[in-house]
Amino acid sequence: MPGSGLKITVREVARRAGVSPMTVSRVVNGGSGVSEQTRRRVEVAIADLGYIPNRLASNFRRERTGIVALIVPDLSDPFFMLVVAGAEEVARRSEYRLFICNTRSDPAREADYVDEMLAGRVEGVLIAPVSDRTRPHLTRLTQKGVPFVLVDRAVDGVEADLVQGDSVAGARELVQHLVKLGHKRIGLIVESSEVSTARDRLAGYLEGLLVCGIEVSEELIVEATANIQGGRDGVERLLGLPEPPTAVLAVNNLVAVGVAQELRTRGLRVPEDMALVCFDDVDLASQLDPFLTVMAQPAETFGRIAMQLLLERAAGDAPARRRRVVLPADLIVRRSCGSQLPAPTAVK
Amino acid sequence: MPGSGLKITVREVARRAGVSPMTVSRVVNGGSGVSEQTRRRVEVAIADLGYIPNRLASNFRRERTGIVALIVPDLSDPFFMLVVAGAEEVARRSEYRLFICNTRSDPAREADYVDEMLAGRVEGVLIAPVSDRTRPHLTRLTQKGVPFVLVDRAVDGVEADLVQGDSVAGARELVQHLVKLGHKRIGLIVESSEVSTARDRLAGYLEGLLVCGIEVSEELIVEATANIQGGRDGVERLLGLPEPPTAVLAVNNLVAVGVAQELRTRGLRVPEDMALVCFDDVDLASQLDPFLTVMAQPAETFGRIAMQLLLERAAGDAPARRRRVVLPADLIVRRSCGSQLPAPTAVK
DNA sequence: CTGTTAGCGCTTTCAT
DNA sequence: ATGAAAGCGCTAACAG
Repeated sequence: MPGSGLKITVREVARRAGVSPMTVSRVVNGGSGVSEQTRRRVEVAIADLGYIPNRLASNFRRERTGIVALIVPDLSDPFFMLVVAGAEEVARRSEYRLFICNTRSDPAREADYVDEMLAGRVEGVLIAPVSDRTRPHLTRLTQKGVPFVLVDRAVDGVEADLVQGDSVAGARELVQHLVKLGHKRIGLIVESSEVSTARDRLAGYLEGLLVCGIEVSEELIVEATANIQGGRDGVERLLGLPEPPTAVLAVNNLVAVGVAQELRTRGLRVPEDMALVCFDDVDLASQLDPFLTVMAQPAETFGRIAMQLLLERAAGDAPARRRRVVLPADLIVRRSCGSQLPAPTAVK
Repeated sequence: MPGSGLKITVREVARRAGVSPMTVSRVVNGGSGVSEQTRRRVEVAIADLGYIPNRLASNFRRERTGIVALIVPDLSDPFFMLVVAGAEEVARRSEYRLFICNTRSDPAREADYVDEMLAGRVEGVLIAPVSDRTRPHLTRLTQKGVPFVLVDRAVDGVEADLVQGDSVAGARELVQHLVKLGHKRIGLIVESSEVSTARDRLAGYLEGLLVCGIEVSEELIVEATANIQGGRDGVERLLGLPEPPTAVLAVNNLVAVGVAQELRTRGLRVPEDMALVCFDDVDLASQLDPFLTVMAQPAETFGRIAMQLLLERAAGDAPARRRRVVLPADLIVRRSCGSQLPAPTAVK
């Protein structure tokens, strides 16, 4: 019976197999450079003793953990969930383990996680940063020589590999789509301009209006947190306007959910009373009922590509200069934009 | 400027501060037993050098990682996502890091993860097992003396702390609710009876029918995988019956989404043509549009309590005998069950 | 193909 | 309150 909780080390195994600890180590790590016969003996000893190599010792000795960190602002957001899935798949294929860190959009928590990963000697960090305030944390990574790749969001003043969506084009297209449906007053709910996607989507929104020859109304652009509550707050402010918009572009899926919720609470219908579109799909919801018109980003691909770039860097075979991958987003037209409705009227 | 990538160890810091490595170690680990003055000197040295303690070495030496694993079958399932959130919160408060493992309901992957965690010397494992086939993996944990707690699902023949929902009562109530709405032919889509929740929900379903004086029709009970595809397959089989059900009870949220999808594809309406209820909410979807009638389980609480039990075990101050926590589920009536509709008619 | 030697960075233990 | 010595389990580096 295997050693129930007892500490079996290479030495025990070596003694039992009648070889040196080094040979045991070799067998454990692939077994190359060991004769078929010896290897078998060692393997038997390992099985007999129920030996499990102490990865703590191994990691320590080799200064290699085989762990990469994935830091995201919100794990409960289906978008980031997909990023995780993609990244995990690639990491796994390369025999890396993924340490997932959920910052909940809290810069302090993010800082903690970065420090923990630094202390834990992870071999690389894939990060969807909270905002530009993430910069100092990234600087620490650079100082310690830990490679990192940004995903979804850029950070002002940080030169690093980056995988992101084309937010400018995406927002522009959403606006154009709404205008085509007859909307002239289009509200935008964005998060803080400290977040690159918010900046880009605002830029795309403005571009879209410009292209369509519609004048910008400052009051239609409201800033809120990028979550459900933010959506509720944002649309509340828009509805409080003397002349509310007839359509809302939400900076992301969670905000859109909040908007829908608040409108429902007030007895307003989407899209009849207010059209609604956003970035990023809410996959389960959309599969249950294809309702939200969205600019869908290939989140899983974000994760896959970003992890690939990261592992290349970790392996040391990546070009010195930063790489930037911009993936196009796809407009998925469903009901919330009111595509099959007649021209909109103002919210009464 | 901090040592850019260079290796700073306790020794360097000690030299710079004019103390012994031991003192540095003491300062790093809470600083008790060190005079205020020396501590300050050491802290300055640490800051000057940009010293980051090598947790690899520390872990190795103390034989303590401060890491617990959380193994779940499906991270993209909102239910498990909430379990993760709850567990993470508690782990964090106790200064433990959480290593999240997504098995994707693949027993092989689950086995891999268990082995990895064993090798990585995690201090405990919180696991929502794939099925009864998980038993050998759990046995390995026991052999190595690694404490674990089961969450959401029991494993046949495994005695361990367990936090789960009251699936029997939940399913019974769902059936009773449907019967009250006039349904007599109620389909059940469950997963393999190797999963404890599936067994329990089937039992509850049968109990519900019994209580309501409705005879069981074997053909209304179909087995499918517990995901979206399973829902589609399951309802397809139910619709192929000579006399299809008028309502479906899905074993979980993902299955319900699949059912809804398949029905839509076929031009059937929920709840008019087919009522639909399930276990576990799909929070974002429900927030976007409160449609699905569900038996909601307090998933986050599952995670919190389970992690508490686990940390107690890891700390060694838990009773020898196993603890079993059963949390009640809540019926949330929304539209998919057809509560506000007249009595149902068979799907034509 | 196999073994020997040495030491990773930290902390436990025992002095002082 | 501080330090000296020793060693955790493993694996580079080098012999043989």
